[in-house]
Amino acid sequence: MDVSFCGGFMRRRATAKNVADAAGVSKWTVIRAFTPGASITEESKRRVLQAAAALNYSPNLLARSLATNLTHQVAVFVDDFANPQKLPFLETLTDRLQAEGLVAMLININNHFDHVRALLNADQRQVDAIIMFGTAFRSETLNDRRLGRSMPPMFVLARDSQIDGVPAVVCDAELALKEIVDHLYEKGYRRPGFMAGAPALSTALRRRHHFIDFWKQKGVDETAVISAERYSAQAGAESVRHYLQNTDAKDRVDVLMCENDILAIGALDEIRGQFGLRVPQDMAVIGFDNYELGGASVYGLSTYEQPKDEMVEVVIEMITGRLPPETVTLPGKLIVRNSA
Amino acid sequence: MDVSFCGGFMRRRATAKNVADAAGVSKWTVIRAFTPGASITEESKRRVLQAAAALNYSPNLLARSLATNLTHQVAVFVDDFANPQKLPFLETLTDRLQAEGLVAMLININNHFDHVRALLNADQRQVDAIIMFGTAFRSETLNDRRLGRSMPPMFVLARDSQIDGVPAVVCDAELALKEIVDHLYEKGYRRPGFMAGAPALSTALRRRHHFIDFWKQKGVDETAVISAERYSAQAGAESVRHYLQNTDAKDRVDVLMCENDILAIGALDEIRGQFGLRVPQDMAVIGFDNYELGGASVYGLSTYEQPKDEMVEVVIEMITGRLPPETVTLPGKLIVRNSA
DNA sequence: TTGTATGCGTTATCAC
DNA sequence: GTGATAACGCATACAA
Repeated sequence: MDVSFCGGFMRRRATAKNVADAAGVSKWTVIRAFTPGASITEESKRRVLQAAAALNYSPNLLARSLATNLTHQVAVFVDDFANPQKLPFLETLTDRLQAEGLVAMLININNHFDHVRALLNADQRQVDAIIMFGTAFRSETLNDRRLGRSMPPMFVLARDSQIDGVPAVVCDAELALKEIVDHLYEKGYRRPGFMAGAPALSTALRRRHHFIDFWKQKGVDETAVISAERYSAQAGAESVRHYLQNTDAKDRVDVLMCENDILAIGALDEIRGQFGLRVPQDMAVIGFDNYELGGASVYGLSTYEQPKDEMVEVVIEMITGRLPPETVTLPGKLIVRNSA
Repeated sequence: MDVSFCGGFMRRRATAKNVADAAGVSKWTVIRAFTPGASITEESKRRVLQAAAALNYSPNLLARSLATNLTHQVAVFVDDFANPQKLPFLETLTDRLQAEGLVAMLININNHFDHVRALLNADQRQVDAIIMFGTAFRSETLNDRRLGRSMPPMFVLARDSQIDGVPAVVCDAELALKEIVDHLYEKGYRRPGFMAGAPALSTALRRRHHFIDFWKQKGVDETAVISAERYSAQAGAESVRHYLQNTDAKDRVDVLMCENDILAIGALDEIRGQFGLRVPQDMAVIGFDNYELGGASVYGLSTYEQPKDEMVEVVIEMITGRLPPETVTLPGKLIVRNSA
């Protein structure tokens, strides 16, 4: 046996061959002892397991992957770490993946590591699937000549997919915005505003579109659109500050819908703290995501909650093949507090 | 060549053998074309690369790992997804890992998947290293009989390591608490309180210990300790509510140090919003972590910033072997705003 | 510089 | 039920 010592401990892991020698059987019998449902006598299995325990043997998953063409690894692409809402999603996602014997390779999509490089890398590492978690990517990306024709199955989570054959699992934006606008209308607001983050994102555009559209259906034709630089509290604050400084009080919106809670919290903070306005009396605010802090009493932020657990569940079911890979839209829940 | 069709596209990836056949060389020449610094003629390399591009060939990293005993995968253990501070750390960590050609396997440590299972799994997957990111684990864990004697190198990030041979990279707690106490003393506070989260964690204990200790050095012998159930704004709020309800105004602390910003934000919210007290006049508050929202104007939370980038850098250097695997303690930075 | 043989630790398939 | 042979795709060592 090839043994090198390092710090007094064996460095190499024991292999099936080692266990076989120790148990006095062939290595295939060892494999069988570790294969559920394989045909092997109780006696053999017992001896193998005992020898395995003594040698601290466990199958090398790398070698197994090479032989089976299955790595049980799923790449998870993330490109926006500013939104704290990513964290509970990641928690649920990793937990559910692990329950299925899968593991998440967390891949940071940024300027140094774009979608094409990430796809190439994930493909080279033979992942079983790729989850684009909240990251938008364009169809051109898939047509990049560096990419092979046989990418692993891809899924978009918490964002729309414009790509044919790449299913998405999303919160129903139309239903969400309908519920939000219905609620705001009922509360008596008539001069709506919308704070948008990244303008290029389909999900963002969709929310904005539905927001404006449902107000039109109520006979309110004009919706102010305010844009923020990024998805952060700072950006939300700056954005609303600019708006308030440049808009006469009589012309201002009476309710501001922010694309997510982080923007909303920044905006709320600025509206009350810096401009001394009352929320919701002078200007109401509503967000999206139900980020924990929004529920804190200083904020009391009204918002809309995405069905996180169900969304993750559906992606898992698709990855494991228990559900067909088709776009699924799930209903969320309006959370009414006192900001709107 | 073994080709199966699926949706009109080839399903199997091209192998070195395929490229070799196409280029009219042996597969070892193909390998050489993809091995930096290998001895190969320009002409051969050109032909191989051309054939490889035509076939969309790229080396199978799985097979490479099996042969080299290096997966370029690093397991990252996380057990607390409630602290949003994890996100910027994960962002930096994944970015730096990727820059080194490594990738992070994000592993969720929870009731269903404890440290032993996670270690076993990471080992079976042949990861090159394991980073315990903010997760405490006891030395008994390493002695679990299910674990082999040849675990991958382990590192603890952003938390103390009590384990011999497992280096930690941490923010200098002693220096941090000294700076904090010095600042608070200078501001005139004399009745300190400390809000603690999980009581079992060494990092937590250390912060508390130093806080109490430095006050003693200033001649302030009594530090009230308030404990929160979890690390969340809710828990921080509940904890301080309980304290305020059960403590006469004259007996209350004049400054409350919270173990992290999330607790501090919850506490701040409760102190001002529900009890109508002024911060910092009636009660000052200081946190730890410099979470973005703490800097928002409603909070103006004074806090202490961990040297995130440097900490991650040091872990990376240790993993890549450029730095010896020894515990490193780095200085952070006091951020003074107006809450204390 | 290039080709050959062998090994990495499994799994799949076939004889016994 | 068990052992043997081939294969997974690449890397290393050696020979030509």
